[in-house]
Amino acid sequence: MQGEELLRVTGDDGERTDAARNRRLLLDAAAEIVALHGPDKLTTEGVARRAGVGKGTVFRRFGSRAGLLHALADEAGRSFQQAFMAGPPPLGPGAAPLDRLIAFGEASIARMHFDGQILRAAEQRGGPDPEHPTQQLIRLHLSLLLRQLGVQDPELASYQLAAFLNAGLLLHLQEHRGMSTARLCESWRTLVAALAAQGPAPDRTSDRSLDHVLDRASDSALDRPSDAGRECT
Amino acid sequence: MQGEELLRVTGDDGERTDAARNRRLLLDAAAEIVALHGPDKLTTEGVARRAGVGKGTVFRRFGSRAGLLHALADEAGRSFQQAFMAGPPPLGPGAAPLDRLIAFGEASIARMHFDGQILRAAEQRGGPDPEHPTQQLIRLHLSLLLRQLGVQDPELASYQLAAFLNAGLLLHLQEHRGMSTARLCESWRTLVAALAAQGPAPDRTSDRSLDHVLDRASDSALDRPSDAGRECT
DNA sequence: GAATAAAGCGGACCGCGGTCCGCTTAGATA
DNA sequence: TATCTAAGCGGACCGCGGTCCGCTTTATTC
Repeated sequence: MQGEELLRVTGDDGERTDAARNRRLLLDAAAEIVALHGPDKLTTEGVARRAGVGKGTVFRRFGSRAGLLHALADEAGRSFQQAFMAGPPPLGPGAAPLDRLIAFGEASIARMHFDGQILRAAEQRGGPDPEHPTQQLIRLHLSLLLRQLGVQDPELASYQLAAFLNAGLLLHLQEHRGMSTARLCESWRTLVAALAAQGPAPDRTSDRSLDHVLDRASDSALDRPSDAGRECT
Repeated sequence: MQGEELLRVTGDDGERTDAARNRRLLLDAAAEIVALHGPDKLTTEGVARRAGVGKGTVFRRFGSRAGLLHALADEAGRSFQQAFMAGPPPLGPGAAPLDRLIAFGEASIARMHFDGQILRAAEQRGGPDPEHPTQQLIRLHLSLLLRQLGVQDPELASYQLAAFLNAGLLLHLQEHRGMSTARLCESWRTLVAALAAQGPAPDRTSDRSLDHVLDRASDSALDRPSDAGRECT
């Protein structure tokens, strides 16, 4: 009659110590393989063998190959999350919403140089999963900023913007279409500025807000080729 | 010494008659399986068995499972291509570029009710392949219209728009987020109108073009819940 | 109709993602 | 320390996507 809550005191998250140990072993082994041979060469059996555990453990801990990649990508992107949620402006709080939006996109694009490979591999299989916590966090952030800009239906607009910041798409544009980071950032600014321009004050003084937006967009256009979002990763 | 061009006279596309026959058999078998059990249940072996051919033939003819799905989706979407390239306005030529863009998005969204399942299945594996001819055609169409609107970098903007018209995303929003077709269309109009608003005349008379755009957008807002793009499929 | 050369064919085969179930071990209780 | 229970473990197993290579068919030429 010890009740049904007899454990749950061992690990930090109700995870048994051996389970936690194996999670770390697998994560490290996976990171090693990815660093050595790229994400495509990561097989569930290989990572299990390298970690010294059975294949079933991989699926117990991460659910799927994609889950493992996602966990890997999340570890790499944790500092990025920190940066845009609690870091210094313009990425973090304190700057104007439009500036934060622009900075977020530029940082996301710049981020591809570092862990784009892993991000792309993680979002394989059925396109990027919009239900993944990380994706949800990104969209929440975007929709908050969009709401502050007075954009209509910020939630749906956040999906539109997030669809473009997709790692698979950005890497494709960079690698297979030879588009520069600067060009992608420029297009991002244009897109965001366009959305912002029609949000606030659609009745009068609309040209003032429009000019404001256009000025802001052209201010930062075509410079800063790839040093945007240095604080990521 | 008959030269190296001795055949190439049989099928309509240099395809041997048995090859063409098997292609049709496979396509029909695949369509049948999809109609009966959904795209997820389509296996290369199953479709081969149903078509009465070997498994290798599937890959010879379509390259991969995704290729087969793509061919299926293309067949279903051929009339849609016709409609926006040579059909009646506003989808086809003759209408104003902005109207055509709006109509295109609305038709794409409406199309999901019919062959969204197949489209999503086809674009599985690594997100939608931007190099597929159908995707290229869609982006070409979009970029042409965007250029007529004076949008900066129409090519890249077409990627942004196409990213949103992704079947996987649209179906997700409809099925898992309960978003209505009307809401998706509304958001599409807003997005396109925003891009169009800053395209032409960024120096003077910008408020005229802006008003023009906003009027046009609000004209068709919130009505036409799901009867848009009837001519598709 | 015989010969011929290449395109086509198909099923055995492989690798990997994912599942399952009997065994092991951690950790709590006494 | 003995015991007990559930979480954890791992490798055999399965299904499917994709490849390969020797055999068959097609269509042309003489």
